[in-house]
Amino acid sequence: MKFESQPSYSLGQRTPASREVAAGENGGNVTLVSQSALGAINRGRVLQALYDNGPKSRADLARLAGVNRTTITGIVQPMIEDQLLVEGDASPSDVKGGKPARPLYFNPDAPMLGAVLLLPGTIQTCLVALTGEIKAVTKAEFDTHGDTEAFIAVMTETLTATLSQAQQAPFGIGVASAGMIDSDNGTILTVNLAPVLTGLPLVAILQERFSLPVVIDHHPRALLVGDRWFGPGRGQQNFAAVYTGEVLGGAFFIDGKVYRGLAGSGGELGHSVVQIDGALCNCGKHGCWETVAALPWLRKEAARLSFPHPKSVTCARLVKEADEGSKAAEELLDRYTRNVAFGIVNLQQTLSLNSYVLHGDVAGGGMKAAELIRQHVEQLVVKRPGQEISITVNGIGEGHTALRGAAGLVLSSHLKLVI
Amino acid sequence: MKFESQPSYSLGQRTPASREVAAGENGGNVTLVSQSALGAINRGRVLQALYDNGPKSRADLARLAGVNRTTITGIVQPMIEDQLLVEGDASPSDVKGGKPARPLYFNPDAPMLGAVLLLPGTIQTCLVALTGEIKAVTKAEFDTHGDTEAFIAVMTETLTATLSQAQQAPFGIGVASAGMIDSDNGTILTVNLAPVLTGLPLVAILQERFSLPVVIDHHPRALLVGDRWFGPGRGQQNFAAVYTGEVLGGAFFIDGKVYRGLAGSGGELGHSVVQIDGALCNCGKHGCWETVAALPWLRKEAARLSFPHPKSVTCARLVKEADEGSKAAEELLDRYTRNVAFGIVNLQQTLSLNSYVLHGDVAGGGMKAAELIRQHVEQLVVKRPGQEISITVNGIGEGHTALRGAAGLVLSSHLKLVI
DNA sequence: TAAGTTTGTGCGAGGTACAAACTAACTGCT
DNA sequence: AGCAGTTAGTTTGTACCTCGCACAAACTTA
Repeated sequence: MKFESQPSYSLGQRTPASREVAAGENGGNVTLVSQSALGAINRGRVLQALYDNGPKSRADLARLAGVNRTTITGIVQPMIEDQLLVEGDASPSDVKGGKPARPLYFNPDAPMLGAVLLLPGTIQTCLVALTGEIKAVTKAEFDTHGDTEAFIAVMTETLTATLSQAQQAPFGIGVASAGMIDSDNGTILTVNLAPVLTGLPLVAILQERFSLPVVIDHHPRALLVGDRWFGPGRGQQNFAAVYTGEVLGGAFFIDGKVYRGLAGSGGELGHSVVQIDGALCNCGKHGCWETVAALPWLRKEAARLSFPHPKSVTCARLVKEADEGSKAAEELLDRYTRNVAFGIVNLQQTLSLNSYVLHGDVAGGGMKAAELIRQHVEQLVVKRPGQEISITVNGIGEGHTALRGAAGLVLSSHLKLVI
Repeated sequence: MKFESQPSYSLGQRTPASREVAAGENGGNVTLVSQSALGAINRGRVLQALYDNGPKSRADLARLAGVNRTTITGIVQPMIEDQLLVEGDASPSDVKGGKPARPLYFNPDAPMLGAVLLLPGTIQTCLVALTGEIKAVTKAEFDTHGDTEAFIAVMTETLTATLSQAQQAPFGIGVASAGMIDSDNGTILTVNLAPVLTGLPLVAILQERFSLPVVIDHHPRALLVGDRWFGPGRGQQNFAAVYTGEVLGGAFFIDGKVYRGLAGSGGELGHSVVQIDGALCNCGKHGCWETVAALPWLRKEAARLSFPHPKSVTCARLVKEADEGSKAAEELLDRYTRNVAFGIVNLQQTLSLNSYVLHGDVAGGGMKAAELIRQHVEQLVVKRPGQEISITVNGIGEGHTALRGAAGLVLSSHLKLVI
């Protein structure tokens, strides 16, 4: 038998540009699941189930995962011997009769996670326990326009100061960085305000110096991962993290994994259009979400409405002033949260994730801001029956969420839940 | 050792509504991969690689998938014995020397796929070969407000007429339906213009009558799947299908699988907002994408601009008139395609899928409309270096794309690429 | 004290992928 | 013509994983 050289491909017509792209990415990414990978995957899933659900007995885990009890024993036993997990006291089972279950959980003395937050001009490093507890914070500054060697020296020194306080070698080091990051290759592409970082292969550098697994991702995605492991996104399979401040950004957790997009470029929500031919944006286009829901808009409106000190207006301040009875603050807060809501509405109409965690300025507005946004979203979205939309804030300050997120990056890559 | 009863959960604050949701979906969806599942998964992936890349030898497949040649032999040999695959003539290898490779591909006489397109008042059924070829089309009409039994009778009769023309039992039956579909449970939730279908457990019914695997999904998602298996999305891992017409909708293929969202509710793009406080939409909100990029807008504008027969204006007609030299048609076409582009821009900013397949009215405009939309998108999107955006049309008429999509649903579920 | 229930652990069975070694088939050089 | 070199596909044995069964341990209830 003889086949035609090509299968009957294009039933549709293509524009010339599309053909090149399609030819480029054709095929290559077919991967089979190897036997050994399977074990690693299942081990990771058991650990995640344990992490998400708290201490659980082997039998509970087996029921949760729908597998045989013996399988769970086979998976956890080596981990207990490795002192990653510990067996708790036999707690009287809640059902009547039977041998009491021995809950398993992470050893409090298990290795910690190294975390780095890299912002223009400043480095923060710390250790994060599996409970989310932050220890050994070290801060340093660097010359944003200086010498690469100098930056690496500062980075190494800072990280060494933190890591030396660990009782035992951490699982790995996670880096959350501002700017454009190529997380696949572990390099920093560009950071607007810190040219010294441009093109830096940070993962390779740190891996060599510290002989530990190193992962890097950009700031919004770290926030998402922080939420997933240590924050309101814990145990959830679908949610989005939304960052508002000087700019807007987002990241998604879809079907149990972080969405990274092609070349790690998903989530640039700030420049989605909510007002065709609207106000001019920094990016050169018109009507971007960022033009109506970020801090510059808020300051401009505050100035227009003759607020005192309009340059220092924030969501937190508006909430406070509204609580103190200011009608003007309440109205502006309402408009601000409504504008923020539009971006979330578009996200909801597109992906239906149903759950959103807010960071940055609006998170400073606490539950009141979240509730206002939720109400606006409910009004503006086409609801399906039984659908409930959740808006949560994660307002832990001082970049702690981002540091936890950096640590979470290590967990995510360590447990490799993706096949 | 004693654990606290709960892990240290909420580091963030929650609005009351969110807590309920989180409690509801907590944990349950942890699943391990069983050994036997692994085999099925890998078999599916080999088949898909073969399908996407055309005839390939065992050795090629092994290289493509990064596995041992013996593994491929183990997988394909039973399929050859089952006559699903056939071995082609030994083609002289392109490299010098060595035993020539024997390409494998699907047996032209392999079973076909049953496909059903269900629209208000009409049923279309057909057989689809693995090449995408459509055979044995049967059409029927039904009373949209009639009796359920009567509908089932018509459906059974139509499908029987089609299936009886198959040489051998098809792999399964795929149903693409208008309206809201619960694809998990295989029931039709509601179809606006056909109340008789409300709540119908169609999958269960057809499964029982025909003793074949049956899958159902809604129309836009079927278009997507049709593109993936038989159209311009073939072999791609990330793309979106966008439908424009009386309404707007979309569906996404993300990281090699169909995105279904929670309760199958993703892709309701028509009601994402592109014009805050814009024109009133059918849904009761303002400024939805649908108000500026669907046919009702086009007709309204055509009437305003005194086009002849404004009620019958379509993208195809605009393209034709513009080609014939009409400035007015060219200008309206430009505005129309720009408005369509805004929705794609927002999708691109959100998910960065980079590849879009158009269906419905704009697809009627062919490559010219696609190219116009592509240009608008390029102008309106914040581009990353090296990023190329592809806009393709799939304008096969008479619902053939949807029928192929229905067939594709069977393939997708048959090959079960998801873990 | 006996019966019943639940937890956790050996052990063998079945299935899967991989590595090594082999045969088959073709090219190129002498 | 003959031999070395190369590639394709197969056979055989090994390692790994999950499952089902049987069983001991530990607790409750009557």
